[in-house]
Amino acid sequence: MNDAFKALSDPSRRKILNLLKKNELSAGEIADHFNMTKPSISHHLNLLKQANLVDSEKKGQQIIYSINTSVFEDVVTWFMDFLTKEEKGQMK
Amino acid sequence: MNDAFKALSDPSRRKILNLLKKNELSAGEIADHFNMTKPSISHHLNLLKQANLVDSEKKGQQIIYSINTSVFEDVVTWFMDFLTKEEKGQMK
DNA sequence: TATGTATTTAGATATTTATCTAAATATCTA
DNA sequence: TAGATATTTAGATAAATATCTAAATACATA
Repeated sequence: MNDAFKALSDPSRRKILNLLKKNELSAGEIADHFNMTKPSISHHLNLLKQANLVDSEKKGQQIIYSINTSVFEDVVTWFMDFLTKEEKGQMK
Repeated sequence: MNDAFKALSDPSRRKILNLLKKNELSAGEIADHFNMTKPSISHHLNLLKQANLVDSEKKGQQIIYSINTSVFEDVVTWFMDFLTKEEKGQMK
């Protein structure tokens, strides 16, 4: 999950995830939303993939990226723990 | 919320949050759980505070740190959006 | 097969970040 | 008030990261 937290720390990568929330997109379509070279976007996509936050599938000469929810579930669980257990801890 | 995501990207800082989940602790007590100098811990605590992930209160010569849940709620909301809206997006 | 399009890989560079040591500040207490 | 304890601030350094340009790879099609 460390890779996921690291991947999530960059605003551009969170923007990519937000784009993919609506539709799956090719690498090029994603790049069109940024003021950044394609190699830079490719690098970000790679980190998101390493972190299992996105999946990719080759389709002809394009690579289609989509959200992978599995790690999101883990991360939400990690956070929920803070919202539910805090009170409990205080009554030691 | 960007500061929060950045703060959460470091394993030591996440460990600090986990420690505070159980009890509030002084800076020194937190440092005792790490193989790291106190100034380094102080730096991490500062980033957590900037991100509103922890609160601090001076108590004599100690500074007591505790979880601040407000931003956690925002972050969980951000994540939940991925888990609930993904299907919807596909039926464009 | 030659050319164009989509994407990634490689290598360089500038910025950010984590960490350290030394010094400063604040508070307590003898 | 002098000394001890808790914590932070300042400044330095090494490692990590984001970004770029140039080149490589993969696929489609004329």
